[in-house]
Amino acid sequence: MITIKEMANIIGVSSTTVSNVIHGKTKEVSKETVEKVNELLEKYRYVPNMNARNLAKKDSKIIGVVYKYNKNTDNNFIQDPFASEILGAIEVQIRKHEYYTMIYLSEELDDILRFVSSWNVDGLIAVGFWPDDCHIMKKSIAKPMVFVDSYFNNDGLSYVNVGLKDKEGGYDITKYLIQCGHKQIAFITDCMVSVYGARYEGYKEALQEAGIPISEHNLLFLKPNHKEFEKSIENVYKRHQEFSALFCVSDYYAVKIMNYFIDNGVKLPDDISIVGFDDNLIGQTIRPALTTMRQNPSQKGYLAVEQLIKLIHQMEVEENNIQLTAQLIVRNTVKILNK
Amino acid sequence: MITIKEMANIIGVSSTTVSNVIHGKTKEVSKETVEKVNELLEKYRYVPNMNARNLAKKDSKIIGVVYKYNKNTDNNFIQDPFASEILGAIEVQIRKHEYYTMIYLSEELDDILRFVSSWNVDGLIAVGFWPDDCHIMKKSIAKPMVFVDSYFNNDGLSYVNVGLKDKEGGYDITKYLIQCGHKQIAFITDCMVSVYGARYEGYKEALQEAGIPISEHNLLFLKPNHKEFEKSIENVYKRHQEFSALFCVSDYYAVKIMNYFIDNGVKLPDDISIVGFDDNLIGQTIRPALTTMRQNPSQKGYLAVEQLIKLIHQMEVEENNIQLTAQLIVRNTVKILNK
DNA sequence: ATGAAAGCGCTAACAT
DNA sequence: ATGTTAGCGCTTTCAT
Repeated sequence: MITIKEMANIIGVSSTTVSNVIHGKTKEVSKETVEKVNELLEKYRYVPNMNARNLAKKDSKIIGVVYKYNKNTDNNFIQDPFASEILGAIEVQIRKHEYYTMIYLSEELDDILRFVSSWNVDGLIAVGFWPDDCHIMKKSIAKPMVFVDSYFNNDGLSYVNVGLKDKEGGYDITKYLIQCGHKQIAFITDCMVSVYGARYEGYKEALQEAGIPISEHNLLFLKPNHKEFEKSIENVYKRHQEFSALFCVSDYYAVKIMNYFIDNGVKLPDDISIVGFDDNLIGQTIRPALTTMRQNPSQKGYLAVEQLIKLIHQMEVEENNIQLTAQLIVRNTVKILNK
Repeated sequence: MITIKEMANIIGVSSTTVSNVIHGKTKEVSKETVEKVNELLEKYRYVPNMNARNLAKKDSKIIGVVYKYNKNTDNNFIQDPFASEILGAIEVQIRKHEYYTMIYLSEELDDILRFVSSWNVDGLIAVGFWPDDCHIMKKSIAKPMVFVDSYFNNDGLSYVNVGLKDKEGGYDITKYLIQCGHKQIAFITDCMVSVYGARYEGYKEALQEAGIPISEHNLLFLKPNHKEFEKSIENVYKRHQEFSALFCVSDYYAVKIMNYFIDNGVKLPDDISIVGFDDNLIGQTIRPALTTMRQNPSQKGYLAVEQLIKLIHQMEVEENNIQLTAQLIVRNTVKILNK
């Protein structure tokens, strides 16, 4: 790796001059010098040393993509198809803006804070953080930062977020079930925070509107950590006759349950209806094809980066909290009871 | 962000001393000083500036994960479930060794080379590179480097790779089909290079061994770029009566074809048998469940990092080319013809 | 047990 | 049009 200084010596010119032509500040440099420098640049395949550059400047060209996981409930974040679609879109877009992508996951918020200052990242995309952690992040990091799929405490801080109208989505699909004649609708989730909590709010609103009583008894929890997961699915199976429809908080869960049901002789959707949320590939692929709410994770990733770049360039962000709309996709897992 | 120098000034001690206690070189430092420094470290939540550190040292603590994609055939690399499982495992393992993960994708090999020297990464994990590019990488980058799922030219260079016994896998599943009485077996792929080429070799070997003639006519190509993809699937459908079984080079393709078939009234496996390769979630989920070769992408990622760390630490790598074994998973998409 | 000082490669303000 | 210089924060050699 050749350095600016070395090249300067070769031509017999100062490093400032070389630096200037590298950066196209070529108005005040003679044509000859420019050519000479460009030759060397080619010949020695000059590449800037980012560490040196970053030390000298106050930015870094690094965008950190961070995720705080929970050992007990999360599998590997990146391996989750939904997350990886977001991440893939984020990477593409970061690259398009000529930044570099550093991903950093940790169980500890402190690690994440340290990561950010240690590398002096230019901006941060934080995926799936819960309200309290968002608060701490915002308070302790004075950097451009956009959240994906977060909900926030009402603390007066101005968060930038890209998410989904989760409540509306939960409402829409529940209403659809109700319109199909369903009344005993279970809500199946693994937690009630953030995104999932919002979907539950929508679920409740639709029931209420239809005059259907809301009962915590219809709330079934899945245990995503490996050992108990099968058991919690089995539990849904055991209780399934109490319901005419199941609202699963994600396609992933819906499909897991469908398979368990199918393998145990339950007929879908004749014996029971089931809907998911997300519209992932598996739900499209499985038969009967899953009725669900479609969202577009790639767009989330795309928009997150676009918002972040605006923040980095100190531009106005028109909408602090972008909430994409989910779309009902009717396929074949809901039985129409009232025709 | 407080600096070493600032802390040194506060205590009235040199920055060397502060640096020493930060790095635990505390044998030659008085207890008092150690305590004072540790206090400040705590108080000001000192975090090292990685850019400065990296400039001063010759390493960087960055591991680059690179992928050279092809706009025409690849979708987003990270979004591919198979790739993202590898990537997820890589990230976990990099973190476990306290390195940082920078991902960098490009269509241009040159960009990747520049990326590597620009950031002075300590090591490289290169996923899915083709032989000629491996050669160039190896020639132009003098850094620890491990490949995932690569095959190499016989050029005398010593590559470190983590892959799969693809040929053996192709052989095993073809043999299984033959044992079930199949003779007209199509091989379905999108290209014949590297991994897929090796699987094809295994396919041919099994046919040959059984005295079944090998014909290029049984080789069907899928076009993964969006527009023509549907058409190429349709083509498989049109020709399916020529075959009693289809060997798809990936589960992804197998499932796509299954769905097309099912939606067009073809009975699986009664009308035609189909097998995949990989054993991904969709193949497990779809009904009938897909017969396939299982491989373990997480283990690939894990091993790739382990190998790389050994290289970085200049340790002996026992096995230059780790080839994991794929395992036949018999499920329900192959009809037994000879019972 | 502690410090001084040079240097990593680059940038940028200021001369000339 | 080109050069000088200080400095970014840290490491490391060599003194003391």
